[in-house]
Amino acid sequence: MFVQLYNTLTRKKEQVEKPLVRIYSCGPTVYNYAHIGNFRSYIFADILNRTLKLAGYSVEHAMNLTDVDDKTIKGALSLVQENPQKFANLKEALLAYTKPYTEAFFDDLKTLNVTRFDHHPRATEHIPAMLDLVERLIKVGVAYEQDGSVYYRISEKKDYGKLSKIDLDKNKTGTRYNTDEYDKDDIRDFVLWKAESKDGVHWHSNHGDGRPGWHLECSAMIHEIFKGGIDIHTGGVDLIFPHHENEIAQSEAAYGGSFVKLWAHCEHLLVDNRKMSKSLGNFYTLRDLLAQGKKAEVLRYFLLSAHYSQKVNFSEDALHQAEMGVEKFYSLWQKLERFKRHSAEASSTLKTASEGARLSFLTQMADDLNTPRALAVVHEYMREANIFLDSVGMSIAQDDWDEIHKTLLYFDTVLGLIALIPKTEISAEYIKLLDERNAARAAKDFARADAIRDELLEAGYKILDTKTGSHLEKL
RNA sequence: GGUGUCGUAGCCAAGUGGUAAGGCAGAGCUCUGCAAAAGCUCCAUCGCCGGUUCAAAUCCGGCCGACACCUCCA
Repeated sequence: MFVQLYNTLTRKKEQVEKPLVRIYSCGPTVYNYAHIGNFRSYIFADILNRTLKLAGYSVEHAMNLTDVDDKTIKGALSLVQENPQKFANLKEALLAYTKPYTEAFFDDLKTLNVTRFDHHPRATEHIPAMLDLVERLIKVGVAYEQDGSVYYRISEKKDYGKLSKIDLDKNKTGTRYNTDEYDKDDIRDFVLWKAESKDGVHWHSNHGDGRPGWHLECSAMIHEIFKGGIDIHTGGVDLIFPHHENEIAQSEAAYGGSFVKLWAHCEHLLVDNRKMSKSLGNFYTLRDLLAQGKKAEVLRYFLLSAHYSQKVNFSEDALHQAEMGVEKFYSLWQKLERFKRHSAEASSTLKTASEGARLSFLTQMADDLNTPRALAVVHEYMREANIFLDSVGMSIAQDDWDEIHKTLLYFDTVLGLIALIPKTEISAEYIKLLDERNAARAAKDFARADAIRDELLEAGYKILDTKTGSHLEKL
């Protein structure tokens, strides 16, 4: 099946061509722990990756780590200040500063069951590629040096603004331009390479010591990793301008041709209906939320409950709704695992329903990653599966079991929830308690029976009384 | 000021020309000693006004409201 994805550049849904899809996703700046809003963007990349694979594509996926910029440099300088003797040079301090956040980032991705991408390039490891890009731009005449810094001349790019649809001449440019310290030919030009003294974090270049500007790394790394253009570039909506606009300008001027076929952007996550960002300070890191007792699988489900192109508001209420959804899914999964299997003939209606559900699920996902619709398919299927399981007593034909199992796993290929739920065997101790409770119940000692039920609940198990007996289920 | 997105039931959220998916919450019911789980039933005419059309939540125009980008930001 072909996947359709909304292209920010053309403002239309477009078909992603088979068989190989090369994707580059803007990753984190490793100067802090990433917040739940950041993770919306990474889970978006993850869902895209998983959906393409499920639909039969091959995927080569890169996500960068920005480890040199104003903020990381500031962090490195503060490390040096605290302990001047510790570092041989500033680059070492920079590495020391970014390392724990880099590790935390990978840990967090794992926590949220985000697919491990094929490449995770770091900016500091691709400085030569960036310098090469700068030289190319100078050579073709779209960049110029000014006091050791190199700028991109926007006036050389006729279609500058095509991604964000921004007409720079019409924009309110106001006071900021007058106070800007840069000595550029045109105030709108952006910096490719920043002059930096020997006392700062710097690399040698034809233009003296300096460091890369903000936009340079993605273009250079895409070129280096993929040896050409890519099919899909993802990121948050705030990157459309100027970051991605500048990437387009650089890459097209330096490498020729079109650089990215399809731009896909995910909307922001709001907290209390306000944009969440590091600078506003109203952000929760994943670690904060886990410390509050939120579960990773619930956060993941929550992030899938709204379409990626829509703003989503983070709230306790929304999280509760997600929690109920996850519980229902996992409850069915556990129920299925309890069933004994036999070799009777399979149910053709179940087979038809299961195949239909899988196809609908994929169809919804293939249509611009419509996760809310896909979740609706999951819920409808869960109802059918529950009805089926409740109708067959306590044992089931192996083929029927396989059919349900296969379908739930199929959904989970994209949802990625089951792997997040810790698997532990229900210990004999609790099984014994359950037996005791049922014995008390049979003896009409309901006080004792209910006391045991409360005890089990305390231990994290709920009792399910069914026609065919009582079972424990993990909460 | 420029650009763009959005406004669907108590809440979350799809649908984008043919008479409103799904979920959460709530109510009733089946089952149950009770409860839980599961299942069944009930629960909206789509911000406002006007237009186009046989037909509009869905297209067009106006208005109101919310948010975002234009500056570091997923």
